[in-house]
Amino acid sequence: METRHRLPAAERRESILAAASVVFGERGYAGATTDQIATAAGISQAYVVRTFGSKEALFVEVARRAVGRIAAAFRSAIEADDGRPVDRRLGEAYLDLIADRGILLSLLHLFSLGSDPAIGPVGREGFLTVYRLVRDEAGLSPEEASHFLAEGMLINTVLALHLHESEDPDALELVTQACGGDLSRFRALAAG
Amino acid sequence: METRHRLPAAERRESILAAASVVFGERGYAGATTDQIATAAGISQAYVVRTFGSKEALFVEVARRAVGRIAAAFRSAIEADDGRPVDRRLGEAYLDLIADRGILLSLLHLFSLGSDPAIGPVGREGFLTVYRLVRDEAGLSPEEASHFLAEGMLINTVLALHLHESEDPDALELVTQACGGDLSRFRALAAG
DNA sequence: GTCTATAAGGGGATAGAC
DNA sequence: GTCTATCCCCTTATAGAC
Repeated sequence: METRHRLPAAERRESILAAASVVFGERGYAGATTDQIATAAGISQAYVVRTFGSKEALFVEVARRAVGRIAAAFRSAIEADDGRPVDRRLGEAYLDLIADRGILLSLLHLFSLGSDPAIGPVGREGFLTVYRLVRDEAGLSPEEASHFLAEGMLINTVLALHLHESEDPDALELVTQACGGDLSRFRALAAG
Repeated sequence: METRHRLPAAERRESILAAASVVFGERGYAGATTDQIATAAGISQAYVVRTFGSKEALFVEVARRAVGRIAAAFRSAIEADDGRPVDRRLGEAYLDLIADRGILLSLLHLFSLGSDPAIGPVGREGFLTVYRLVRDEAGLSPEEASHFLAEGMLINTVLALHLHESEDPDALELVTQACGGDLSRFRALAAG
């Protein structure tokens, strides 16, 4: 942290993308401001906009990165055949992604913007990319793939709702079910 | 439509809530403007705000109504025992709700706002209300209830992404899986 | 590469007339 | 019950200095 002043462009881009992922994940596309992202990245608002051209372009880049991270995680899980069924391995890979809150939450928001002329197509493409991956590369049937995505959407929702921070016993029961009994990834999250 | 001028307060509230449900469903809380809602309801922006006090209060009311509609639909489905298993009946009741696009989509957005101090609690309460209903009143096990909600979240996502309007064959396959093979409710939607 | 200053527009909320 | 007018803050984006 706090290197400040004069990073190479590529590194600066990465640090802005990381900050934007968190802020977009928490507030959504419309709810987030470029100033909040700038503050999180430790730079000025104007520089955020200048670096990516527009807030929209930044969001699209964040979203594309997030899809790429999921795809990479799933491909690793598919290759790393440890004897367990592939959907188990995929599920665990997905739970591992919870550690970087921004990824899953930014995607949740992306998928809610299908009506937007610019962002909608990115969301559809991203969602179908993941569907095809688990169907074609992991070899799940359409039905299995659909169930798998459904469980993923539930995890996203539980995460977005902060249900894992609730003290309600029903919330705990639900979160436990959603993650297949392995609460460790949720527990590891800093409450925020 | 177009009765205009001097509705009784109660009716006016309803017409604003109906318009707001559609607009919030399409654009989300932050993305929607009170002016868009006003236009959809055929009245002035100032009147929308005045009637509900604030945009936030209006959204909360829309969200609470949506949860209420789901709960009512599920209770009907539970009572109307036609011999089919209860989760079948619940699934069909949920698909019927697609006809009123605003309900499911407003809730999708509600559930994405868990970080918001005012809206977050409403979302958690609403989600748990539905969970308890399908578990306690329909008698599903925690695992069954969780799977049921997961399928619901996938339907919401597919709807928000407008995947049912896509010409991609994979999109069609996925939508078909998501709705258990009964595409009729998606087909009945006006493309928007 | 990064900042400060600021333009330009949008949006929620209020006041007051009808 | 409903509108018009308007205030003022917030936000994105641009210009130009360093």
